[in-house]
Amino acid sequence: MGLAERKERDRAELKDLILEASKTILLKQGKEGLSIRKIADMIEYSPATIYLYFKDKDEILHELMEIGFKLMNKYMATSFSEEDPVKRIQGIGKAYIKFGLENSDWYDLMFNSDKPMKHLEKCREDWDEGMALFDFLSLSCKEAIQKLTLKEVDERILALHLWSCVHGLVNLAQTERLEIVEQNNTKELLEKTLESMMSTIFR
Amino acid sequence: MGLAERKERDRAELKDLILEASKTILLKQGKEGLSIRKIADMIEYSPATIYLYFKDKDEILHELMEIGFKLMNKYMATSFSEEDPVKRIQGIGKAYIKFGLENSDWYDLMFNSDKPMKHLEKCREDWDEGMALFDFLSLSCKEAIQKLTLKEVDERILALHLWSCVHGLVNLAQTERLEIVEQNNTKELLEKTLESMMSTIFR
DNA sequence: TCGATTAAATGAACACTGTTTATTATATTT
DNA sequence: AAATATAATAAACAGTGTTCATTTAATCGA
Repeated sequence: MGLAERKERDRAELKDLILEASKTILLKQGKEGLSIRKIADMIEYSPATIYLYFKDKDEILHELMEIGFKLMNKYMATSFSEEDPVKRIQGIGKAYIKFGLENSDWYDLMFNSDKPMKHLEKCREDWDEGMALFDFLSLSCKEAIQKLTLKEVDERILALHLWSCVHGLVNLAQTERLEIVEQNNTKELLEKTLESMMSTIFR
Repeated sequence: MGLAERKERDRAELKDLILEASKTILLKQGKEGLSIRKIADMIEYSPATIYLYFKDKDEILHELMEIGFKLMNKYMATSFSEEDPVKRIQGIGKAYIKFGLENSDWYDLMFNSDKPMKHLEKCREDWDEGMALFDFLSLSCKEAIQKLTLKEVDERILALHLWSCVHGLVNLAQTERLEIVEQNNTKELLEKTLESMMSTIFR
């Protein structure tokens, strides 16, 4: 009964092909430049064919999001194993910013588009990755609070404080609003702000 | 020679009509729902006519941005005159969040779209409003730093810290990423985070 | 191996989008 | 009234996501 299996594999292969093409276009032309017709062109199928493998465009963006999270985890991997909670948090923050600046299209897709989130059924499932990351950050905050004996601070609120800050920084940088603050050296400005933020919060 | 003037006035009137219609559509259907054709429909002119009054769609978004800033200033007006710098900063932060949550389409336009910024010539001019706001925040930070004798803190970095934080919070709320942290009561969560942030930073 | 059945791929259309240009209609001026 | 300048538009272009009837290809049963 190798037949049904082979069919299944063929299906998966074309699905992968579509995702690969989507990824290529995303990297070269950004989120706005990614269209069903361009994907179809690249894999040399008709646009209609894509709808046999994906419900709609959002579903494609959705799956790309997952790939993006894997890429982001690579940036953070080394920091995850850091013993000192404060250093760990700082490392995660730096990696977050680095990822955001170097992969703006991925970042945009993962954190700024609401459309892929409309897949409510799968949303919870997929954002497990984002959720796990937030939980890990919260836990690290709890450790840091205990270690530095900071009082009256809810670790989840603190984690949100940190997240919103780096998220805001990356967004402001990407939309070129930081030129208001400083003409050039955006990356440096972000790192300086992160450091200042960390030393302000943790003692 | 009242003729040339009347013509000029008529031109301005149609321009205003276009902006009014744009505003109405923006409020009812959001940034995505705003199209040249819908504007034309609403004012009962052809789409091409709009291009006699605006260079392109971006220019319309650009002018809407200015209107948005005026609206935002109303939210902040009371806080501006607050004597105590820390309270002033907190007031601005609260107003910023309130504005962002209550006027998500305006916010999106003003802080998340990069396209209107591509009008480089006018950019500096228009973002004077955003720039002035940031400068005012920086100044308030300087006052607060002096008053509380916080050392080794650059006021512009601190201002950016604050801005990125509220900007991040509003964005995360708008893209529904905060459901990860807490199911409901987004507004309360933001306010709580702002308060925690303020008390962490200022003493 | 041939015909019937099933699955895969597509062409063409629909309803949109922003934008441009040649043409038409309306004022204004001579 | 005729010539000119101005304002408005219809129509087209090149895109977009999505759907569906039709065609092509592969598989199955006899």
